[in-house]
Amino acid sequence: MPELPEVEILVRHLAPLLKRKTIRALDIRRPKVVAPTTPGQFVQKLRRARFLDVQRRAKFLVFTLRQPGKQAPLVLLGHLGMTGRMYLLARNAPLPKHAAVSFDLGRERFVFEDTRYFGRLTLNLAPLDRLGPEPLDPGFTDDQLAAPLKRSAQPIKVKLLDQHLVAGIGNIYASEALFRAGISPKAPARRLSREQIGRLRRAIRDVLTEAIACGSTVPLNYAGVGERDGLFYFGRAPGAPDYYEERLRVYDREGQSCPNCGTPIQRLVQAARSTYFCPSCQCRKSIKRRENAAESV
DNA sequence: CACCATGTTCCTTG
DNA sequence: CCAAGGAACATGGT
Repeated sequence: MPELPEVEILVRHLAPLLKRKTIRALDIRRPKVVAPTTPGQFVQKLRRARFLDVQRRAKFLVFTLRQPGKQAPLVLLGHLGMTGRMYLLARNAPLPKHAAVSFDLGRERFVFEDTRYFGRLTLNLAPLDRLGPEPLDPGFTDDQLAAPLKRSAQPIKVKLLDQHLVAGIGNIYASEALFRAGISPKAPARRLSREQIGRLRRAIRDVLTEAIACGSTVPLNYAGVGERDGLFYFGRAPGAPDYYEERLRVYDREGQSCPNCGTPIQRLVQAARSTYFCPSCQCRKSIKRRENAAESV
C-alpha cells in the first residue's frame, strides 16, 4: 500500500472510525512488529486506552491515545512497510492469515495485517527523529532541497528515497516526480541546477497531491477483502474515471510509450531498486517537456 | 528454480 | 563523523 499519499488516504479513512473508541483487549500475533516493546508491556500500556486521533508524518501513522487516569497522551506509531494494511473488521470475522496485531474495540476489531512483516506498530518513536521535511508542507522550500543535494554525488533518484532529505517519497513516486520534472534519474544530485531543483520540488508536490486527490475518489475497501488495494496503484476502480489508469506515467511501464514523446520507457536498477524513465524527455538536451511543464508554479 | 515486489535498518568499507 | 553500498528482514506472485 504505502507511500505518502496512500498513508494519507488511510489516515483520513481511519481517523473518524477510531476516534473515541477504547481498546478492550489486544491480540499480538507477531511480537516482532511491536518491538522493541515486549508484548506484555504493549498490552499493559494500551489495554483500556482510548483513541484520540490519527495523523500522518511521512509514511508513518501517528495514533494518539489517552490512558485511563493519565493526562499525557500515549503515542503509537504505525508503518506499513511494503505490504501492511490497517482496517476495521466485525468482531466475529475471522482474522486473516497474516494478521500481526488486532485490537478489540467492542463491536469491531482494528486489524494490522502485513504479509511480509516489514511493517511496525510500536511505542518506539525514535524513527520520527530521523525524518526530513514534509514535501507537502507549504514551508518546504527549494533551499531545503538544495542544501543536502549539493553535498551528494549519488544519483538523484537514489537521493529521493532518502527519508532524511525529504520524507514520504517511495520508489513509485520518485520515478514519477523525476519524469514530471524532466530530470534524468542518473543525474548526480550535486549537479542539479537551481532551476532543476525548483522544478523537482514542484513535481514532487504535484505528484503527491494528485495521488491523494485521486485516491480520495476511489472507494478503497479496507474492510478485510482488500481486492482494491492493488488498484490504487495500477488499475482502475469500477466506475472511477479513466484518468485513474493514466495516473502513473512511467512506473512499471517498461517498453511502453512515453506519454509525452512516444519513446519507449526504460527500466534501470539503482541501489537495488527499479527506476523507470523516458530517456528522451529526461535528459539534459530535452527542452520540449520543460515548456509543457513550465506553467506549473 | 529464477526473478520481482509500494521499505527501512544495520553493518561494513572508505 | 559522513557517504555509499549491500545484506537482511519475510512472503507471495509470475
